[in-house]
Order: sequence, then C-alpha cells, then structure tokens
Amino acid sequence: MTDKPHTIAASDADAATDPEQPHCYRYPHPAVTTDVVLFTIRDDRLQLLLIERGNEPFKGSWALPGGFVDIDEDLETCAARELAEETGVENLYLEQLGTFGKPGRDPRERVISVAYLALAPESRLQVRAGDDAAAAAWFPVKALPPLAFDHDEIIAMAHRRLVAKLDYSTIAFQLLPETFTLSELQQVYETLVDAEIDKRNFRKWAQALEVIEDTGEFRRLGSHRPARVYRLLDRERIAFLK
Amino acid sequence: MTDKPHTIAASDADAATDPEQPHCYRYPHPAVTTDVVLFTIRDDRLQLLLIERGNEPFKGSWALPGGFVDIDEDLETCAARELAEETGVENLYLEQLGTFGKPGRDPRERVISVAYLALAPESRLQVRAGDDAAAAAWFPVKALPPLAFDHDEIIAMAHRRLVAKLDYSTIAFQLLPETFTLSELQQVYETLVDAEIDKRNFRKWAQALEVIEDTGEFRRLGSHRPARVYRLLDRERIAFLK
DNA sequence: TAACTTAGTGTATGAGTTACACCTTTTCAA
DNA sequence: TTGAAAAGGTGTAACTCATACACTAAGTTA
Repeated sequence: MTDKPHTIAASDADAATDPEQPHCYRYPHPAVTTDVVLFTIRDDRLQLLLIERGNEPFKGSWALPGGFVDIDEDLETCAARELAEETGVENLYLEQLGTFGKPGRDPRERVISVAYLALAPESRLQVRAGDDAAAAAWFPVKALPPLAFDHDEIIAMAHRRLVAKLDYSTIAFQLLPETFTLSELQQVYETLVDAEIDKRNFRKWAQALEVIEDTGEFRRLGSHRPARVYRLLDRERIAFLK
Repeated sequence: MTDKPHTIAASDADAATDPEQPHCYRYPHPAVTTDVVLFTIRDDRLQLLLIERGNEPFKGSWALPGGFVDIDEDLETCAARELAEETGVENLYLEQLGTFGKPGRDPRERVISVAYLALAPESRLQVRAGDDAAAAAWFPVKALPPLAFDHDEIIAMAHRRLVAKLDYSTIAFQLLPETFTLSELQQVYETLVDAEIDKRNFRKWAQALEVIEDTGEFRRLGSHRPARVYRLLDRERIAFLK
C-alpha cells in the first residue's frame, strides 16, 4: 500500500465547514453499501427476498435488501443488520459473495457494494416490511421481476455460488429447520440442482456424510408411513467435503 | 436497498466549502482501496510480492501492493493498475478474493480494502520499485516478514483459495510461461501442495484434462533426455474441472 | 563407451458413484 | 375390516476414477 497524500488529509475528516455536509475529504470517497441475496425454499422452489423501490432511481423496480455501511460498523454486521430489519430474524447463515463497484452502477454517486449470500429455512422467516415500510416480497429465482442497479448480476453470482457449493460442502442444510426427514433433505437438493435424484443413492450419500444424526423420533404427515426425523450434528458450522 | 436521506445529500458531493478538503458528504464515507496478493514461483518456492512501508503507520513493516480506488475507476482496473506500477507487467491473472473492512484495520481512517489474487510466471516479472521508490521484494509464503494492517489475514485467505482451486480448476497453469514441459508443470503442483506427486499418475491426469497440447518441440536443458514441450490450449481462460 | 540424469510409459487394486425395483407402514374410505 | 393410496425405506452389481508402483529411453559428459 503506497502512501498517497490524501491518506493523511483524510484522517482529519471531521473538520466541519458546512453544517449540512460536515464530512469532508481531500479526495472524493465512494459510498459503501452491503446488499444481501437471501435464499429460501418455499413451495418447492428456490426463492429470494426483494424490496420494491419507492424512489428514483429505479422507482418501481425491485432491489436486494441492503444499505449503507455505518462508519464504525463491520461489513458483515451491516449485512446482518439490514437483513434483521427486513426479516426480523437474526443469526442467519451469511457469507461474503463479492464486491461490485463498477462506476455508474448507481447513477447518483459512486457506490461500492459488498454483496452477501444468506440462507434460511422458510420456517424461520416472517418477513415484515422494514422501517421504511417498503414492500418486501419473495420471488422464485426463475421468475424475477425487473431489478434495480446491477442486482441481476449479483443474484446470478449468488445462485452460481450456492449451486457450486453443493458439491463440496453441506451448505444446503442451512435451508432446513432444526429437524428434518431425509425426504425433506432430498427435496431441498432436488430443488437446488433442478433435477430428480435417485432416492437410494441420495440416502446412502447423506448418511455417509456423518453430519446428521437420527433423533429417534418420527414425523407423520399424511396418510402414509411416518418418516424418521434427523438433526444436523453441528448446527452453525458448514462442513467441507472430501 | 432502502433510500436513506444521505443518499440524496451525497449526490451533490462536489459542493466545495474548503479548497483543501473540497469533497464533502452529509454522512461519513470510508476510503476504499484494492490490495493484491501476487504469487509466483521462484526457486521452487511459492513467493509473493510485498512493499516496504516508508511511513507510519506500520513504518518498516511490509504490505501488499495496493492503493486507493479512483472515484471513476473500476475495482479490478485499480488492482491491475497498482500491480502494473509495481511490476511493470500487464495482463496478469487477477481474481477478486474478498473485501476486508473491519473498523480499525487502518488506524488513520476507515478503510475498506477489496483484495485480489494475482498469479504470474516468474518469467513475466521484472519487478522495479514503484513510482514512490518504495522497496519491493519477493518473500516465500513460508517466511513472511512482519506485515502491516490485516495483510496477514488477506494473504492467508489468498493462499487457501489458491490451493483449494487446484482441485477443480486449471488455475495453476497461470504460474507457467507460454510453453512448458510436464516436469515443470509437476514442479508447480508439487510446490503448491507442498508434497511429492507420483510422476505417472500426474502425467496421466494432466493429459486427460484436454487443456494442453504437444507443441512437437523438445527442450534440452542439461545432460539428459530432452523433454516434450507443451502449450496451454486456451491461454487466458482457466478451466473448471468435473 | 560407460556412467549419469531426467523423460517417459502401463497395469492391477480399491474406493466411490451410478443404475435400478420392491417391500413396509401408515391413513382413509368403502 | 380390509384394501387402496401414498410416501418411507432398503441392497447389489457395473462402472469410473484415483492410487500404488518400477523399469526403459534418450540425451550429455568424462
């Protein structure tokens, strides 16, 4: 990192000259936001949360939940906070996806957005409108509305990342509640890869992972044989395979 | 993305009130930099480029090459520019690694750094001091000097990413020149995984990839049988495996 | 021309992935 | 009460891919 002169100048950024715009720097600074792609599975379809924009630019389009990073706030904390504001839920799975900073992606000023991928089981979500009363809604990944900014690119990257991680991690378990049956687990995988999976092979594979345990309980839902209920051994941490 | 009031206020950021600090915003903005972890293989060891800091903070420590993002400059362009300034080389392999923004990581002001991973064969590099005449030097990953900021974390992530990608991509070919022998390729892999690899299995694997072609030429280097020379089929693009 | 050095080659074994069909256990309705 | 409906649950054989392993080939140099 080279020491350019504005590094020093910016350090006394508090110098207030205009009470309306009190934060001044020798060189221009971009704004930094976080945006979150929150996936869940509802109605056997992969869906994600979007917020309708009430103002220009992109008024009427839909955008990822997100917002400006406070000056003393960690990036991941910011993403978690924005998400909690929209969904009312804390402690969701969250991982950094990438940073999007093409000049012009926001027509107002230079905005650099750190994007996050989040996952949650539908059961944990009770989406309410955020503080700003903007409309929030779920959309299937296969049927997205017109999107603001470069959010289509961010969503495409999030989806690719999610599907790629199925091969070498247990990330998909983040889409299931505390306890689940093997059929429910298979449903999640089939939805994500958008293909049918052989039942016997899938169950052999899932049980060989050594990341789930039989709770000893059964779930009876419908007029058929009840299913064994399993639990993730290590809630929180996702495992990496082979 | 919610519309907070400062989104609008920041749009007229040009309002100059103090000729020394003419860039003012209604809310504080962080500074944004890019830092690059440039790996190469020299003397059969994985090494990376560091710059000695001439000023506080961390005066005398070593830091990743990098610098502030210009207000109209794309992030990757910024990383490539900083790298070109240090190495004199353009068109190196570059991929975004992650963004580091813990408050306090730079004691002067809030600085958010977008880190990049870069790879180059030693043959393409002729490192010269940058414009600022700071010392630049190569260090083996296994013998790094005291590092500035959180650059140890960034380097650790870059190294993990590089090694992880060996399993499912042809990223390692970016560490080789235009043409190479299979023994040279094997050397690169052995250096990266820090272990010996069986020669027959490695060559079988490399040739089954369908990403290299025999140039028909031979390289004679030393008092022994000459080696066939290969070339990467699709220079530039790295392939994803299985 | 013999010694040295790296280049180059094949086969057998085990592990893991895939394809594939039927019986079990429950509920519900006749 | 019984049988039809619906999802739960199970094993084996074929194939693919990764691994372990040792000798000959083709140059250079003394």
